[in-house]
Amino acid sequence: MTSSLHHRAIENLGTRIISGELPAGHLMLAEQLEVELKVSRSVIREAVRVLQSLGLVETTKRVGIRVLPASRWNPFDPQVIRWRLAGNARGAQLRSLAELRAAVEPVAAELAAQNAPAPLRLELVDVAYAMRDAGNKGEVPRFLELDIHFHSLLLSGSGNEMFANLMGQVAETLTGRTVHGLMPDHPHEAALQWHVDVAEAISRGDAAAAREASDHIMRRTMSQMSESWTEQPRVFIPVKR
Amino acid sequence: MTSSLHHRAIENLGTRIISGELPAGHLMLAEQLEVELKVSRSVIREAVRVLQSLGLVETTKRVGIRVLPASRWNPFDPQVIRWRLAGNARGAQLRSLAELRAAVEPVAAELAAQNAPAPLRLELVDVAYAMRDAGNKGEVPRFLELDIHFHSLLLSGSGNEMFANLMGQVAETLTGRTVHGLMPDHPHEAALQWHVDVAEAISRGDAAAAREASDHIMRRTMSQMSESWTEQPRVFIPVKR
DNA sequence: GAGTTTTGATGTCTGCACACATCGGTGTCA
DNA sequence: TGACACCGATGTGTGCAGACATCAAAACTC
Repeated sequence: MTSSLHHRAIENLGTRIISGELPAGHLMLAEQLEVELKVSRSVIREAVRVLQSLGLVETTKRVGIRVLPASRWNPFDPQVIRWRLAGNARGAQLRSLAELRAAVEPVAAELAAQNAPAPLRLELVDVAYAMRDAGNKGEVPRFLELDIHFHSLLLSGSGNEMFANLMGQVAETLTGRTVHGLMPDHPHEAALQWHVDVAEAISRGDAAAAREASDHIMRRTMSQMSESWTEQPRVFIPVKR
Repeated sequence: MTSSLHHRAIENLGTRIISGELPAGHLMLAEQLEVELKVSRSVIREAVRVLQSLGLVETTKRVGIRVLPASRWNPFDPQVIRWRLAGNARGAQLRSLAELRAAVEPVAAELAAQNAPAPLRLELVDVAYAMRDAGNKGEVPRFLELDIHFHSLLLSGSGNEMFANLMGQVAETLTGRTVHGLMPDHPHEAALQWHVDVAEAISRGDAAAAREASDHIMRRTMSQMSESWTEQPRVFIPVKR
């Protein structure tokens, strides 16, 4: 059930913390949250426990429930990412995801060329050509769908479960890029060819070529998106000694 | 408090699920867990809620608490990583982390060269030279400590909070590599120089050089470690449509 | 076989006892 | 008189026990 009281309490507090409405250091009491959200203690306690495991709050006896600074949040948690994408940190979150993707995909392509199962390689080639087709015809929604599918296959084919887990986030960046009008109606010729190159290289097990072609795609993507990011402030997490 | 009943329940169930003792599809009842762990219902419920948010279990009315397959686990959660490192999947987890690191660090070096604050750049150079010193003298524990510090600074200096969050996991791979005797007493000359090169390049803002030098380090690391990994089976997460 | 009822598990609420960090008062010593 | 260490009161999270609500699987009826 996605709309249990427990779930709604997590959603309420999570979004408010990440939006900054409840700033770092802010103190709350379980009893106060009960009346504020109009739910019982057990619901509050279970929600707080989950938020605690996400690094959003900590509990101390005799003090209460304290909101933690952003540097303590788990930036890889899907819920945290979703809340950030929905809030005023959307730009910064999209940049972080794009940078992560730019780092991971070339290596994923290399690994896929070495390890991917045969059927996945074939599907990848099919999708790459279908992408080129849809791109040339200017079929934007179909192109987006194929694009997401292509990169999902690539990450999945790496055989690294952490890479594969980025599928959902990558889909988000691709969709976000399209929705925000950062994509031209007709994707660049070279970019389309690079996708085909990646697929073909993986298909024949040429790791170096796969990586290089993927790297081309990522560099182009980053330079396209970086224009709209320059104003996003960067946050430096201190090294813990 | 790290040893609350709640925490111990999470630890107990988490390790047993990830070790495979409680396989995917295994059904449990809250009441049964109460007597098994000898804790009250609220403790069980709060623990199950946290495990649910990690993707380890799901609850269904009238059915119980079902263990989910590994493909549903959140592979980026620090707890999940810790449990996998402590269990029989240690090898596979170390490989995944090393591959992630190999992908991220060169890009982090590039970003650090563009964005890192000045004091961090200076510290990075200092640490790189201290590393070379400790490496040449064969001071293994000190070298490990500096190595961890160096790579933490690099990730932190990227200004990407997701990269910075990998510090802890990177420390784990470096420590694991040293403890398992995969490191020679005297690190290779070239590797030491590459660390200095990365630091110097970042210090003078040369992104391309920083990336290239970091890439050298990663390639050498991967080729060193890959020998002991060849027998680890790879898991391919299916693409969800 | 379709629709209905029963059943059994999680979901939610509440009152209580306990542990323990913090705060403020008390007493001692200089 | 003032500074400081001690110690008990207080408040809040933690853990427990029991009740009722809800809802979906399973059993039953037609």
